[in-house]
Amino acid sequence: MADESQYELDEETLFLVSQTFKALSDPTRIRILHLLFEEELSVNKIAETLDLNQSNVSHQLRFLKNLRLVKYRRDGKTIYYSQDDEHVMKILQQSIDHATHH
Amino acid sequence: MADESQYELDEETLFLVSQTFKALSDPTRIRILHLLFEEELSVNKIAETLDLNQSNVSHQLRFLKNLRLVKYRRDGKTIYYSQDDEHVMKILQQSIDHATHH
DNA sequence: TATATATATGAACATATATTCATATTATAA
DNA sequence: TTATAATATGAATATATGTTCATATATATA
Repeated sequence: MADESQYELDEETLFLVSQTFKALSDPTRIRILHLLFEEELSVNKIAETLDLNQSNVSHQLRFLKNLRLVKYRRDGKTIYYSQDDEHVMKILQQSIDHATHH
Repeated sequence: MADESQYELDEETLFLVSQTFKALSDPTRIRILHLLFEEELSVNKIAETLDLNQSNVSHQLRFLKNLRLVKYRRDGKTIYYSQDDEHVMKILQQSIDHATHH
């Protein structure tokens, strides 16, 4: 892979990269994604587990969904969310490990 | 390394991880760190290269320095900043590559 | 000493963001 | 149909953030 650090970053790249890291810059979203390391979960289950407002969870999930970091499937009245970006989840996992062991 | 995703993240870890990603969530800071991939640079040089206000660059560098993502050395009137966290710089590099090639 | 240069700092401001509240939407069950 | 449950949505609000401006600090040079 060519070294590209000598070039100015174009706006599209800057926006995409910054948005992705913004998703990971909020404790609530980190907690939600951390839960989704393991398994798919419903909105209510996430809200209960993390002791968060249902509306808050829904808003954050929309944010993550727009960035395609999570996906969902409906089963009756319940909507199950799960992770949808291996690369980002791996980065998050690594960073949590890094922070935990220091 | 044990799988820790079943545990709740403690506040300290949450704060550290979110702060680190917050550093990478702003286009200006990404551009600055991207410049520092290659070499150490003075505040003015960074400001000129990126066409940014000197004060703005100084504020952002302080932010990055507080998180120990950059370090500095003084040479006369000039202060040279350089990267100081391989792990974070690697994550940034990977994410830029990832975004560029999609 | 006085002047110039490089950088840092704090206040001010406009914008962005996270959260809550009230309510709408969607699907199921009675 | 009506009632209930799960989720989504939009407005409101308080706080956080990025940037600029004016100025302070630190160093070098005349």
